[in-house]
Amino acid sequence: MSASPPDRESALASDSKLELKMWLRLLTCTTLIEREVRRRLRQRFDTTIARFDLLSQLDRAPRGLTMGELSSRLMVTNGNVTGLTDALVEEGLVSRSTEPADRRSLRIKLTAAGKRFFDSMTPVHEQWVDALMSGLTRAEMAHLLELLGKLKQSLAAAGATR
Amino acid sequence: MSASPPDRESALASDSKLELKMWLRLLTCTTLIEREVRRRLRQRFDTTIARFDLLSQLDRAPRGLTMGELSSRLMVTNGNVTGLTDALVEEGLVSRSTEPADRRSLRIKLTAAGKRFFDSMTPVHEQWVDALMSGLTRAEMAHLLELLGKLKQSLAAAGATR
DNA sequence: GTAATTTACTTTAGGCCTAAACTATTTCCC
DNA sequence: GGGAAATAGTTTAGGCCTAAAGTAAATTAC
Repeated sequence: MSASPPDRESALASDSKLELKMWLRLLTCTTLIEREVRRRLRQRFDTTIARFDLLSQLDRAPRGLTMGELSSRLMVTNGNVTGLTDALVEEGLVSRSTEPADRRSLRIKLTAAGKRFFDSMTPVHEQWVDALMSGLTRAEMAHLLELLGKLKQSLAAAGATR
Repeated sequence: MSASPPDRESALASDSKLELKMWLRLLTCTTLIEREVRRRLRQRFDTTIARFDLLSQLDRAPRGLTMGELSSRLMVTNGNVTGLTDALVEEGLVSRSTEPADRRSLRIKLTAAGKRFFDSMTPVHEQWVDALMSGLTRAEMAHLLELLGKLKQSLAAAGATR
């Protein structure tokens, strides 16, 4: 057992509130995964997590999504989606077409190149995530998933989903 | 049971990999908590999560911390800490003094005003976090904390802490 | 039918964060 | 001692993200 580098939890009094500890540990895990996935996406595919996530949502929606649908699924603001979409259109991975029925709306879809690019990333990406979590048994993972589900419900109940 | 808004997990095939699901749910929980805490810190204290976290680390280290110690505890780059510290010095909440023993190093400490400000925020902040997680029992929370600990270890073992 | 409101999206200003290149100081090693 | 390497921190360019204000189209209310 080697000493772990200091992180957010360092020096937090051991009798301190469970909730706070949980929040810090949750944030640490998320940060570590994000950092590693970001590094690899950049090195291997010269792209970013935000763009990968956007492509991923489009891949699950063959008929495309509007800007608003994208922003709610990605849990980011409309303005953010505008910028990401601009970049992906520029890269030729995504198309933006106006909706005849409602001229305020835009329909965003994967282009053929976008689909090919995403398909090339997704199995590799999945392997990365699998490897990062390989220290947990299937049972532990299922349990963790369930507890996170409860946390998610708790957050919704506490009004964090406005 | 009301319909929840679509989020990252939407339309993810139900037989898809546990690891990926876990990662998405973890990210969702983190995002929801961050969003809520950010909103409240801004509204009530006119500050940000990053600044609160930096003050929090200094509060736990009465003798101060160097820039490098701050960046490893906050798990962000040196450059990022430089900018945050600049802002907090500007606000009078933090002091930056050179270390006589090693003139490359800086020692960052809470000022009296910084300590007062942090002390005024921390109980409120703790209440917010408690409320957000109030849907979980103590036992569930302890269990979740433990499983996240295992995940953290798994991430370290997989080399995510470089 | 038209004025007011709502909805979908964009723009702007600004904070967070990174990676890479840079400066200054210290340590290592001969 | 002196040059090479390591360490502590800063700077720069650029991507992510938000909140708030703005534009244009659709809907509601009268």
